[in-house]
Amino acid sequence: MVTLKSVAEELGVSLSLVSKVLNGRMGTTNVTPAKVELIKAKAKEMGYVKNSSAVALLSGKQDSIGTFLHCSGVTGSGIMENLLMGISASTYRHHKRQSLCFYGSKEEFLGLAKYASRGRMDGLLVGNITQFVSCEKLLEIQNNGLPIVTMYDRPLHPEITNVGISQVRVGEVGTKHLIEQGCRNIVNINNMDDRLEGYKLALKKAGIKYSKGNVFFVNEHFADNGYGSHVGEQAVKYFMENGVKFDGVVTQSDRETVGAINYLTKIELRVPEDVKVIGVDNSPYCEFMPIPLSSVEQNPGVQGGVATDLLMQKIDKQNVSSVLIEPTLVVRESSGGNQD
Amino acid sequence: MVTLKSVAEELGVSLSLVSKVLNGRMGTTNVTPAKVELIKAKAKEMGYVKNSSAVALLSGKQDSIGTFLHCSGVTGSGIMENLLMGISASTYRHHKRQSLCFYGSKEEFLGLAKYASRGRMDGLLVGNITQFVSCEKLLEIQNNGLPIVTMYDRPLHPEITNVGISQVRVGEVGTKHLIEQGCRNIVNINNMDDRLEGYKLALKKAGIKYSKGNVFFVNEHFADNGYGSHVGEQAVKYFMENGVKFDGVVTQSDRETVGAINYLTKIELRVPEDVKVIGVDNSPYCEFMPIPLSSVEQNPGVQGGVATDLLMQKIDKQNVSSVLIEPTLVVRESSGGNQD
DNA sequence: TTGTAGGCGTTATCAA
DNA sequence: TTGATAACGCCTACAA
Repeated sequence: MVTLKSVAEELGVSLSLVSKVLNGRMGTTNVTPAKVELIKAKAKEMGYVKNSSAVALLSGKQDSIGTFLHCSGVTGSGIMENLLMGISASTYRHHKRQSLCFYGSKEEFLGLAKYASRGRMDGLLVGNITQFVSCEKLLEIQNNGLPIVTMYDRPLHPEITNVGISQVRVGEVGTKHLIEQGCRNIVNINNMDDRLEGYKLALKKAGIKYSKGNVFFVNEHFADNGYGSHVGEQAVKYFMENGVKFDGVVTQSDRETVGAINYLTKIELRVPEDVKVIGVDNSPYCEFMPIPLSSVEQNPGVQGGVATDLLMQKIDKQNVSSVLIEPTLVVRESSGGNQD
Repeated sequence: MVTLKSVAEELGVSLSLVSKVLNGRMGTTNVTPAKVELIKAKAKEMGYVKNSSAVALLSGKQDSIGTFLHCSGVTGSGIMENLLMGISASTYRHHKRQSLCFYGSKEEFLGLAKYASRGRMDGLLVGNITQFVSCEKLLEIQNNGLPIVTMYDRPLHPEITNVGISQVRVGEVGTKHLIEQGCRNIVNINNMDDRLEGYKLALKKAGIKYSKGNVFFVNEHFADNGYGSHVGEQAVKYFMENGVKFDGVVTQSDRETVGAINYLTKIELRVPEDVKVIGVDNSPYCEFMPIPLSSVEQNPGVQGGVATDLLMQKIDKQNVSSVLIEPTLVVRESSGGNQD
C-alpha cells in the first residue's frame, strides 16, 4: 500500500512535508514551488490515496452514512430506485459515502443494528417500510450518539426525525383530481387510514357526501396489505356485485389501477369515458400501458434527498424536525386527462 | 464514544483484558468467569461497539466493498433493484459492508474513482452499463492493488474479471421458445449483435432460413438505443408497411413488447393467437399486463451475487475468471404459454 | 491472571 | 522552510 511514508522515503523528504503539501496546508510560508510539484507528481505516480480509516480514526468522523432499507417494496414501482438515487445524490453533494444494507427480517435488522455506531458511520438512514424495525433499538442507537433519520409514513417516535410522504395528501390529491374531472361517485380502494382521511377531505371540500359503501376495505377481503392487481380487480368486481354506482376509482397503487382497468375492460366499461381511474406511485409503466395511467407520485427521490440532508444537519448538531413531503399529481389518460 | 478504554476505566481493569474478553482471546489461561460476564455486561450496557476504523487501520482490511453503478438502466424493469439485492445478500453473507455510489457522467465516474483504493475498500464492483466508464482508470486502480469485478455484457479488458449475461443466449432462448410455440416467421427487434447471433442460431437449429428483412435494426430508425415502447410500436408498423409476414416477434425489452402488442391490438391482430411476442427482462409488470408478457429473465440478482462472490475470492488472492450467466425463460400468455 | 508497549496511517502542534 | 512527535482506538506480543 502506498502511504505518506513511502512517498516521503522515495523522495528523501519528511512524511509531514508530504502531508502538508498534499493537503495544501503550508501555512503562511512558501515551500519551493518546484518541490511542491515534485511531491505531488510523485504521489500521483505512485498512486497514493489517503487511507480513510486513518483519517476517520484521527478525526472521529467516518465520512460515511449507513442506509438500512427493508428489502421489500412495490417491485417495479421505481420507489426503491428513486429513493436510492435521492440518497445517493445528496450523499455525493455532501462528500460522504453511503453504506447500504438490506434486511428482510427482524433478525437481519438487529444484525445490522449491531454495526450502527459512531465507530462505523456518522449517521443512519432507515426506511422503506416499518416492518421488522425495532423502535427501542433505534432509540438505543441514537442515545449512544448516532444521529438517525427515518423514512416512513409517520414518525416511529417523537425523538427520531422522520421524513414521510403525506398520505392524507396522497388520498386527497387523487380524489380531488377525479372530482375536477367531473366524477361525482368515486369509490376508493383502501388500506391506510390517512389516505381514507384524504379521500373524505376531498369529498367534503367538494360538497360530496361520504358513503362507507363506496370504500373497499382491503383488509376485510385479503390477508395481505393488497397493492397487487388482483386487489383492483376484486374491488371493482365487489362494487359491481353490490350495485354500487361509480364513475371514478381511487386506488392505492398503480398495480391496483391496472387490475381495476382490466376488470372494467372485461365487463365492457370504457376507461376513461365511463369510469376514470387514478392510482399511486407513478410507476414507470404508467406511461406505456395500453391506457396510460394517471397517478399520484409520492416523490421517493425527494424523500431520500431531504432525509439525507436532514441527517447531515443532525450530524452537524443542528436541530431538525420531522418533515412531510407533498405528493404530486401526474395526469394521463386513465383519468381522462390526456385524450387525443 | 464508548471505547475499550472507557469500559476498562469504568470497571477498574486494564484495557487489554477487556479486549481479550470481548474477543474471546484468553488463550489457555482462565479469567474468573464472573469477571468475564461482568465485562461483557458492562460493555453491552455502555453500548460498546468496535471502532471499525481502528480495526481497519490495524488489519489493513476495510471489511467493505465499493459498488459503482451507472444510474440509468431500464427503469421499472427491476434490474437495478435485483442487482443490488444480489450484491447485498452476498455482501451480508461475507460479513462485509457495501459502499454504494451512482454516477451519471464521466466526470462523476472519475470523481468516484479517486476513492477507489485499498485505503477505503477491499474491492470494487462496477456495473450496470458501460457508459462513461474508463477502462484505463479501472486498470490503473487494479494495478494499484484494488481487485475489481465488473458486471457488463462483455469484459472490458482481459485483466478485469467480468460477470456478464450471455446475450447470445438471451437472443436464442426467446427465439427458440417462439419456434417451439409453433412460430415459423419470427421477426426480431434488434440493437445488439450478440442477441442477433442468438436469434440466428435458434433459427438455424430449427432449420429456418434467416432473412435480414425480418430484423428491425433499431439504430437505423432511432437515435437512441431503443428499448422503449415506441420502438416496439414502430417496429411492428414497419414490418406491416413493408409487407413482412410474421407470426412471432422477439423484442429486446418488455417495454418494446408492450409497444408491439399495443400496435398489434390496434390493427386488430390477436396476441397470442395471430402473433406471439416475447421480450426481455421479466419486468414486474409482465405478470399483470392485460395480456401477461412472456420474457427472458436476465437474472441480474444472480449476476450481482456471483460478481460479489468472485470479488471476495479475488480479495483472498484466488484466481478467478470471467463468467457468463444463463438467462431464464419465463412463459406467460403473450407467447401463448398460459392460456386458460 | 493482569498490565504495558508498540504500531497501523494520518494530521496537528511544536521545535529546529 | 522543514522535520519530529503525539494522538486517534484497537490488537498482539511480551513482561510482570
